[in-house]
Order: sequence, then C-alpha cells, then structure tokens
Amino acid sequence: MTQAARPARAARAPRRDAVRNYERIVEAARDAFGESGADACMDEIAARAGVGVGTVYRRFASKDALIDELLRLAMAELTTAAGHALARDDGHGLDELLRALGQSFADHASYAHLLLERQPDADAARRLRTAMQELTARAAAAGTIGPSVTIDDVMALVRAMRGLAHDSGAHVMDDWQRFLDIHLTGLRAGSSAGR
Amino acid sequence: MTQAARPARAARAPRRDAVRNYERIVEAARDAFGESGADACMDEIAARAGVGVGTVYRRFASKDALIDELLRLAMAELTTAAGHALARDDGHGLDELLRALGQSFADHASYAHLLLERQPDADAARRLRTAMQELTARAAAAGTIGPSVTIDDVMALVRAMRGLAHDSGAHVMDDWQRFLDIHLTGLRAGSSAGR
DNA sequence: AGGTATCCGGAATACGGATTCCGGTTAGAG
DNA sequence: CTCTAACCGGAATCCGTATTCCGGATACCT
Repeated sequence: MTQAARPARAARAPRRDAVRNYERIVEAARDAFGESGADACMDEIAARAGVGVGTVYRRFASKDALIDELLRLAMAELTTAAGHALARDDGHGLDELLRALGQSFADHASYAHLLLERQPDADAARRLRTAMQELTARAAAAGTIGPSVTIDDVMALVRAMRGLAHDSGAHVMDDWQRFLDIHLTGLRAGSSAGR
Repeated sequence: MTQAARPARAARAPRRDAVRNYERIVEAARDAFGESGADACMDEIAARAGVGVGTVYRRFASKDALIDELLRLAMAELTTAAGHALARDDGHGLDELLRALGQSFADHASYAHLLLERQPDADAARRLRTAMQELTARAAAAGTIGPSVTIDDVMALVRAMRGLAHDSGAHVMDDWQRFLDIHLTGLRAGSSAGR
C-alpha cells in the first residue's frame, strides 16, 4: 500500500553527485580530524573532500552535527561488536569486546575521546554499557577475570585505552594491544587489588 | 662584591600587588582550565583572578605562555618526585614514581594531556624519562615487575593514566589508584605478555 | 609628604574560523 | 533535446577570543 502512495510528495531520489559528496565529506572529515586534531576547520574538510564549504553545510547543519555523525557511525560498529561478543558463551566475550573497543579507538583516535562524552546516541551508549556489564559478569563466572572485578574497573580500562589512542605517535597504533594484554593479566590475577 | 654592585641597573623589587596578582593569576588559570576545559578564555581567567586582562598579559606574553608556566610548575613537582623515587634502593621506586604521576595527572587533570606533548621544558622531560628507565631496570632486577617489561610498557601505562584523569566524573579522582594497582599486578605476573 | 617608576583596568582592535547567501551548474525526468 | 528542481562553490558576514593600548591609580623610595 505504501508502494505507490506518494505521487503527491514523491521524494525524488537524491542526485548522484549529492550522495558521492556526502561520502567524500565524511571521509574527509575523518582524515582532517585525524591529522589536524579535533579542531580542523570546516574549510579544510571541504577542501579535502574537493567541495566547497557550502556543500558541507547543506549536508550537516553544523560542525557539531558532522562530528555527531562520525560518532554515530563509530558507535554503530561498536554495537555490532557487542552483539558478536554477547553471542559467545565461553568466558571470552569481554575480552573480545575490549579488543574491538581498542581497535575502534585506534581507528578513530582523533575524536575517540568524544565517544565517552558527547554521545549523540544515548540509547546505543546505554546498551553498550549493559553489554559490558553482562560480559563482565560472565567472565567473572568463568574465571577469566577475578571475582572482585567490577564494571567500574572495566570502564576504567576502557577510558585508559582511549587515552592511549589519543597520541599520534608512530608505533602507538598497536601499543594498546600489548597494554590490554598486560592489564587483563592483572584483572585475572587480582582478586583483591589492594587499597 | 655583587651585593652592592648594581646601583646602575638596580632591579627594584617588584611591587607587592604585582606578586600577589601573579599568584592569583596562576591559581585562577588552574581553576578556569579545570572547570571550563582547556579552552577557558583569558577574560574568564582574569575575572577569576580579580584583575583585568591587561594585567594577565603583563605577566604572560600570551595564553600559551601562561599554559607553559602551569606545565613547568607541574613538571617541577614531578622532577622532585623522581628524585625521591631514585633515592630508594628497594625495588619500589618505579611504583612510587608512577603513583606520583597519577596524583599529578589527577591534580592537573584539565591540562595533564599537555604534559606529554607541548612540554616547555624539554630537559626536564628527558631527565624524567631517564629516571623512569633506570627505575624500570631496577624494578625488573628486584623482581617487582616481570623481566620482559620494557620502558615502552611503562610509558604506555603513563599515557593510559593520563587518559584516565581526563574525565571530570565525580569519583574519577582516585579511580586511577585502583587501576594502577591492577596494572602493576599484570606487570608483575606477565613475563611474556603475548601478542 | 612628594615624586615617580610601576602597575592596573578594561575598552578598542585584530584575527581566525563557523555559518550564511546567492548567482551559476548540472543531473535526470519528459 | 529541453527544462527545472537540486546542487555547487566560495565570497561575504558574523562572532567569539586573543592581544594591544593608554589614561588613571599606587606602592615604595627619599
């Protein structure tokens, strides 16, 4: 019934160049933020995308809106990863999700810090947190991590990894893996991390 | 001989209000950056210090210069801490220095991330790094940490703690301690943190 | 107390970057 | 092929902040 129900308000499919530019802009934004830090200016983004600033603003109401879009996309990836992790029934789902987070932070290093604040999709964020909570419980049950490890400990680890990704050093790209391994060792051993 | 050797170019001691304002400004800057993030504006800093912007600029050539001063002060504290840590001859000097770093990051959370980049005192930074290297070696020798732990691992931990301090959550103020304990456990246990 | 080198406040200016506007183009329906 | 809704580029505008300037206040020496 809906199939032919809008000759009155037919939304003509967007023009080709429009979609093409949309994609270019998103990618250009990632590059720009990646290089010039989170304060790359709109002019540069537009230049990288090979379009004028006006075009950028036709797609994104503001710079913030553009950033929000990047965050939404990144969060979508994480949601998928969380799904995968929850599907496992051994005690290694948490481990898997943490690695996905680390990779995501590395991929989107320049604006990763925003993923833990200004989260445009509060719902997704909440679901992700819930997943981590569940996975933490399972891991504790399976003995993959110590029984006294709390969700806060895991969140701290997440924030720490984000910080690790922040630098733009040469080798930093995979430092986080070794770091994560070490910390997981600590989580496994520690049953009463002092203090 | 130097005691009375500069009537020609006597540098009259600075006026009282001048020194008082200097201190007020530094403190105000810390507060401002702490609350409004690292992009607090000069007007606000001046207001908090109870002086006009002009006064701020008489002391600090620019906003950057002001930030550099904060960094220098923080780095001075760390240099002291490093001295303390090196003075110990048990294997816990590294541990001590790491705690000092964590505390420093917590204290200067708002601009802590700059301590690892834009370091105005390159010399101090180098010395600090050398100290950490020495302490890492000693800790490894004493068995406080695994033998395969490298200085890079330790640096990663430092960067991670800095990231941890970045958030301005309520309880974050001492999350880092628990986090550090856990990670140290990992460093002690791991002798071949795989990959 | 008097004189003056210093210091202060805050309005005025300089600047950079976000956002808006509009005349010129172009994809794609008929 | 023609026409027009959509789309484009980038100059012009707006706005928030850093930085400069200078006519008064003030601390400190004599």
